Amino acid sequence: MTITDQSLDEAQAKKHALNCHRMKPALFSVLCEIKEKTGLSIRSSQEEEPVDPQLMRLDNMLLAEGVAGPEKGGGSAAAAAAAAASGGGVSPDNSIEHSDYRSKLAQIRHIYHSELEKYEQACNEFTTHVMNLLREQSRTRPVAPKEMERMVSIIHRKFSAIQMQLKQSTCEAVMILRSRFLDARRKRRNFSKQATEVLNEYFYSHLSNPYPSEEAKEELAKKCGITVSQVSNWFGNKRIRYKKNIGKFQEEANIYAVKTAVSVTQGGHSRTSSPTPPSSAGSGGSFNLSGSGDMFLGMPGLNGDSYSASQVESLRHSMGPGGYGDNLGGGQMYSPREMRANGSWQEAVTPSSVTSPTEGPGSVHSDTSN
DNA sequence: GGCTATGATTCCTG
DNA sequence: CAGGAATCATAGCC
Repeated sequence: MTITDQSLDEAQAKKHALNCHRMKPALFSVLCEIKEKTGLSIRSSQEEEPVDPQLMRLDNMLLAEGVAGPEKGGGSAAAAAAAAASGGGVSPDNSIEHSDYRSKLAQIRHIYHSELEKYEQACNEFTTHVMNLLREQSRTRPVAPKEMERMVSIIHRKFSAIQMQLKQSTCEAVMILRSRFLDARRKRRNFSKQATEVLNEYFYSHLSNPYPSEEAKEELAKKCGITVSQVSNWFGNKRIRYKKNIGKFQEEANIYAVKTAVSVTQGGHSRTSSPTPPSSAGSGGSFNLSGSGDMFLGMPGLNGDSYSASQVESLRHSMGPGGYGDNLGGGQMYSPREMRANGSWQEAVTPSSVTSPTEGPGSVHSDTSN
């Protein structure tokens, strides 16, 4: 079994002789033909295009997420659409979070594309390498063009399997990203200053009955760039916390009372155009941000023109316990809707509990110290 | 790091 | 199912 120099030389010589033989080309072509025929039978059995459903799913998802597909434009739109779809309804762009999400998505996208490119390059290199090899070999053994093709397709299949893994892990990354960002609780963001201002304005100008109607909630949501359920949450929290510790909110109440008062007096009768008629007590839905109109109808003699209801409201709270309970008509002067809520809210907020906030036994009088 | 503020969730009630 | 109450979990401040 030893290969000596001599034997090698002999082999080379034989090979050379064969290559130079005048019958060689003919023989070669015959051999190729035979191979091709046998090869075809093999091929047909194993090369039906694999339209892998999973790959299609992955591709679709990546496309939908804006990871695959064209650059920025389509990507962000698709991402937004996806977010809206999964958000289950109203999801206005929470600009901060949204941009954060997008930047992370862009990172994934970048990685994905660079990897993909790498694979493609590697695939091409490998293919040409193999082709060269085959070409080289074709000088010494019969290699049919079809065979080369087959080789190429095998290589491509292998590489596309790798690509599929890449796509899969990219999809996973996107999923994780999505779940993290969609879990609002984990990434709580405070509302913007402007949003809380709007909400507070509404709250304190409807202090007698801080239960915005559906329409009002929608309007507020739109104004604040948050969802309706966020508005509901906010009012729920606010009511509870206000009631729990009115003293603490006294200052805030005053601020907003002044604010709305100013806006009202400045706006004059800018109580234009509320979409719903300024109807009245009845079934509600009269929501008017700038005007706080519905407040007036409850106060027969008191209102005057320079005092907005909100001012009165907060004044009620800033003054002592005895001051208001009776003189403001006691009971439901703010008739609007829902006696249920109204009653409980009034009951809890209005009477004796107001004076001594839970702060401490009497000691804290924020208004005097300030 | 502790503390408070705050948005969200959960559980319960009517 | 809306709202109250308790609770959770994070943000933001010191």
